[in-house]
Amino acid sequence: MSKREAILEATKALLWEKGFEATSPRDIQQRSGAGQGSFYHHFRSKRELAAEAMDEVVEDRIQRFEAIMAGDAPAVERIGNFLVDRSDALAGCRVGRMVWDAAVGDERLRRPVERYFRHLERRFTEELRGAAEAGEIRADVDCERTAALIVAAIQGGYTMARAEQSPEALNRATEGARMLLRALAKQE
Amino acid sequence: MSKREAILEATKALLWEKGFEATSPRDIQQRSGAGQGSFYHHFRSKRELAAEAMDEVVEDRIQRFEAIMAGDAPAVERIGNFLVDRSDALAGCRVGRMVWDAAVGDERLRRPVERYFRHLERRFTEELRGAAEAGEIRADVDCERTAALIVAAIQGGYTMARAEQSPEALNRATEGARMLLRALAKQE
DNA sequence: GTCTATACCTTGATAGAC
DNA sequence: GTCTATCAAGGTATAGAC
Repeated sequence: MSKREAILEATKALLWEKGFEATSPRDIQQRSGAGQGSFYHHFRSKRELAAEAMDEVVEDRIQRFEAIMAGDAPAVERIGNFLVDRSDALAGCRVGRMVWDAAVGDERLRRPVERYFRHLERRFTEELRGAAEAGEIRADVDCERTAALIVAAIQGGYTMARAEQSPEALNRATEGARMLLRALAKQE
Repeated sequence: MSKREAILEATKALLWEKGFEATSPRDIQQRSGAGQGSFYHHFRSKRELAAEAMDEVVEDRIQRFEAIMAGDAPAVERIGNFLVDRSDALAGCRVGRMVWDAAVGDERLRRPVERYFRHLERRFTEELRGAAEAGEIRADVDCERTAALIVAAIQGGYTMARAEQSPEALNRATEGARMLLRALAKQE
């Protein structure tokens, strides 16, 4: 692994653990084993480095999302699989964590974060519409709002789990969202 | 207003606007019009000041919550009123905002934050159980998980709104939660 | 109680040798 | 490309006058 890669990997880890503000160039240098020279040779500033790191994190998370959402199972089941794919409840979402950091004040840093959330909302909306047309869920479901509620269940669940220092809070929220999905599928 | 109160008010405002890490003692001194002397005369450190400020913020938010939840209207309606009581979508929740700050690493600072979320979860659970017993909602509703989903809808909605720089994301999430409440009330 | 002056550390970035 | 040395600015806290 080149120094450049080592710096990027260390940054991704530290942004997840501590956020942007609380991570210093020194932290990154120590974790990556690179010196000042390598750091500022490869990246113009801490912000530019963080932006590149977040691009990679979001690309990676979107690919993981799509891997989970792939397949022929009913949409409700595949969405449910994404809801339960939550480890590290107390560490939080690698992307959502950045939102309340100074990161969001910087357009370049906010861009990948926005991309992630818009992707999830759009894809859930599409999946729910497809399920409604296929008769898997009730036809009168508001797919956009339901999609937003599912994304919020995950993000809000992470916030609650961190506040309460208990992974169970996240589980309650995501299980609540799975109950909702089952209710939508219910024949009446 | 005494200098002590002015310092506390300025701190509450800045914690909401910028968070704990990004707020410096100087910021607080400038906003409150107090000097170094007053600051460290009344408060031992920035952390102690922030903890006291968060105690007040949480007490205030819980009282507002209880004011909205009071009355004889059906629980579903009162919960719905709390869901739509969201101004300042882009500023975020005064309490939830702190969760991803260094604040949560400090037990004293996390305590009021935890209190707030546990209060909301517990009260929604109670209200939903009451509604189930009164026959206002279906008897088979999992009240704990539904309560958690409602809290998460708000917190997650704020995160999405901030990420997308659009208050509409929060509205979609909270409206999704209101749809869920209506569905629970539906007679089958 | 409140002020100004100051101390000390960390941060983010640059300089220049190798 | 990588290192060490260094810098200016700002962060948090203390000292001491009034």
